[in-house]
Amino acid sequence: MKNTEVAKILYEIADILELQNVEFKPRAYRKAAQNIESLGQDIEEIDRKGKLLDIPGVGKSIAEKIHEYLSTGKVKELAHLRKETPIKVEELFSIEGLGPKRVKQLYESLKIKNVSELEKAARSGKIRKLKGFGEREEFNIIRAIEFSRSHQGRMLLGVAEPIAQGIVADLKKRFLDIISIIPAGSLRRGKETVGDVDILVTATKSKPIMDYFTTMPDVKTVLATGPKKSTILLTNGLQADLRIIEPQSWGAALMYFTGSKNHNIALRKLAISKKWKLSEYGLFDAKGKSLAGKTEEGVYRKLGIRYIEPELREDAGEIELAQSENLPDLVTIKDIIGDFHCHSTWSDGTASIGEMAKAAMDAGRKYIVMTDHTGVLKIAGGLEPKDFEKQWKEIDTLNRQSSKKGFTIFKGCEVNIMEDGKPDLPDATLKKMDVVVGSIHHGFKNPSTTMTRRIRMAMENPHIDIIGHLSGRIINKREPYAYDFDELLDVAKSTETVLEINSFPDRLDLKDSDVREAIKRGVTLSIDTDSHAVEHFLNIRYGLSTARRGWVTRNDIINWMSAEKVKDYFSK
DNA sequence: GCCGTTTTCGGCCCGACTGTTTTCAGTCG
Repeated sequence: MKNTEVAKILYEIADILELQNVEFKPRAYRKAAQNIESLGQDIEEIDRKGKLLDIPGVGKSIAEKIHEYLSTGKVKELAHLRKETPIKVEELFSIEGLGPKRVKQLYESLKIKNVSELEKAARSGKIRKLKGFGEREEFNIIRAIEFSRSHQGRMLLGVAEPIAQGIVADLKKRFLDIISIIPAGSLRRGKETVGDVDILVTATKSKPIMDYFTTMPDVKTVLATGPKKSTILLTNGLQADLRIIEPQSWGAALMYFTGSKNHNIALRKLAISKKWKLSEYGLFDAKGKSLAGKTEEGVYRKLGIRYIEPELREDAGEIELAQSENLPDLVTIKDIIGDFHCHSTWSDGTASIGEMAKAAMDAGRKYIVMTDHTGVLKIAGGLEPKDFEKQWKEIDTLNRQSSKKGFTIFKGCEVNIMEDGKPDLPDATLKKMDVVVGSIHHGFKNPSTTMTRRIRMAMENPHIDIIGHLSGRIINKREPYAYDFDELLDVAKSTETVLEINSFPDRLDLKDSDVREAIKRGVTLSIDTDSHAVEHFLNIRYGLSTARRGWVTRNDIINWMSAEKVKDYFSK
């Protein structure tokens, strides 16, 4: 699927146009790009059928460019734009605090075209002298560069996982003799970002698979190739390894390549204590006789411990608990029957309430809470009390229709927590809602004491039930706000405020380690998608893996509750 | 450049914050 690639082209056009001070067009290109990105169907397929114009936001001009790209691999207009504005726009825009105006100014006054030139200028004190910049701004730029650099090279789980699964599906389809195939590594452990993808495969004939792998259409560079292992770099930036595994070593290899490294070391030590040896080829006794290796379960069992789920394999106490049979029973997708956070076209979503409900139902949910943005968040279509009154009528109508199908839409909102800690909707409105999510969307550079007080007040507000994306981090882009997490966990516990695990791939907020801390302290959690489009409900799997990495069991969350129980739970 | 049961041409949601200024531009969501 080339949807991501096409979207990337359109985003780049939008970025350059924005830099050139062109009005409105950037928004049009971005809208089209977004829609293509979150499209369920293959853009090439749509193009073949001549249905590009059916995609929302795609008109004659953009459709032509998409077709041109898909048939020639190039877009003339973009080449022209790049010539006019030879700036690595995406790269510079990814530095927090830099937008079109500043990037343009930096280019015009200092000829800065990319991040490395930006850093050089900042470090030599040239930026502080520019009009509108100062010492503080220069310092912020350096810090933002350092942050983005220290997080480079790792791709979001939500980006890498579909690519890896796409390769797996393709190989399976082409090579019918494949016995087992799976992406291992940090991807299998559900880590929020992955460095590269290790795909393990067992087949009767492996050479044709390897040959195909290194010559697939999306391969940019072949970094290494041999009979057992090849490494490629894909055009989308992902590095992938294919490893051929013998069936008798499948389990041991899967463990070895799933990691984590520290988990493997601890297991090997355990084997050594029994005078055995554990490697990617299997578990062997002192004489070299194979004891286990075909399956992961077999290897763990032989080592005298229970099977450990991939998400737990961080050598963070899981091996000890597996020995004493005290591993947590991790939450599974079956436990997620409701979603407490999603948006519709009433605010900044791309689908109607009815469409979102249908998508949630298709994804296996039995209810959603409709949580559109409120008041001050105008760009996101923030609703006022009178708007909600109208929205509720629509929800009531939809509920009458969908109750037969056993689906419920709850009334809610994602209310802004203002700087004084108050919500930006009156209590009278909030009171009429079933579930209220409170989130911070601005003013996140305040010191810890201020932020802690602000969130504390929100938690103490009897109308706010759930705190959305508490830390505010955007993975690889923005650090969490400063706040006293320890204190806030106490407040959440005493006020019975639920903390969200936001499943959006670049948020995953709370993050895994915070999740573990929260449940240790007895705080209740919800795993939500924050869906803005029908496809986003599928992101639940990333929130789920984050929860599982945080050792979450069914009892720690509210998503297993029936609709009736939810009503009870939040009315008290 | 896209969109349209208020428009096929004229709109295209804006308020808060930061860091710069000395009344505001740029960024964020």
